[in-house]
Amino acid sequence: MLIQRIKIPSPFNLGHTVGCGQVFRWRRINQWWYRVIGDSVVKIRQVGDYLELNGSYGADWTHELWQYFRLDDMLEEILVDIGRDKLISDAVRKYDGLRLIRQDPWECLLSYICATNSNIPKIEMTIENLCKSLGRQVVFEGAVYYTFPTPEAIADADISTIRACKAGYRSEFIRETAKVVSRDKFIFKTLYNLPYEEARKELLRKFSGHKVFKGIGPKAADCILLFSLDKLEAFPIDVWMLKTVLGNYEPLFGRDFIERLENRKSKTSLGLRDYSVISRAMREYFRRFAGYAQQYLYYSARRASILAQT
DNA sequence: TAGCAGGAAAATC
DNA sequence: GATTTTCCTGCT
Repeated sequence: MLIQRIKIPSPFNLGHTVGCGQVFRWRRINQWWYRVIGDSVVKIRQVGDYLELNGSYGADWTHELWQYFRLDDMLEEILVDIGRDKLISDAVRKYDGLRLIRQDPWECLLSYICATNSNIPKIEMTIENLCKSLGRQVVFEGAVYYTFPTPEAIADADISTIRACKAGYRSEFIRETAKVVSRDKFIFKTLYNLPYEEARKELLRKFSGHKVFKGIGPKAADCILLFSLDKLEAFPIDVWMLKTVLGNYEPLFGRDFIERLENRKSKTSLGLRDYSVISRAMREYFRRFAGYAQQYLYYSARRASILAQT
């Protein structure tokens, strides 16, 4: 298979896009990034305005690539649109070319169940274990890769199999969610066609007192909507975003509100009420591409913290 | 609705 | 080494 060379729209930065924490399972080997996307192993690198790619897929992969990396987004215009203040403008300048990724909704949903109360290396380990245990093998360049397990594969798996993947207390949530998804083939199509607010409500829906998607709270729901269901106004609030908001956006909330959150007992969790207040305010501030703003601010906060350590 | 438990690995002390 | 933190959510 020849290496395909595809001209890409500017701005685009592959390293920032796959490394900003929105998506798991990308691995860098030498100059190339590798990942299983769908049923294929894809190998990719950026050379100036071109992406070079190769993989285990058969036909031309240009269309899939445009979809996956959201190359149809008018990023230059979006970045101007979200440039409301110095903090975001600096992040945009620094990490120019970072694009959101259009992930597979099922994989995204399960990944963010695994991400609760965890850290990135561990999340990747758990997901990799699930793929090795319940996915299918794909061989590429003599190495073995694993596809992401189907909802059915996980729904039918023994709970001990999922526990062996080191998913911990999330194991039951993972299997329950797999059952819900394998029962409703159109769930993601339905969610995709709903506007943001309603799709979010659906993901957090209760049925006779119980959550339908166990393990999905407001934060994970926003991540799924933003990263896999084209809801670009979604603004997930994780611990890093909370720090950013408390430290930089006090005028949007007022001193009292910020102080109350800074002094809250449990440093980790945000109540549903407070989550909604913050997320809505940030959406109203950044408007229709708030999700892009969130990703630039998130990456910027993380990078700053990583750089501060060294 | 505020507070707490929950696995396990990484960060931090 | 021990303790705290970690891309939070469910339960009471």
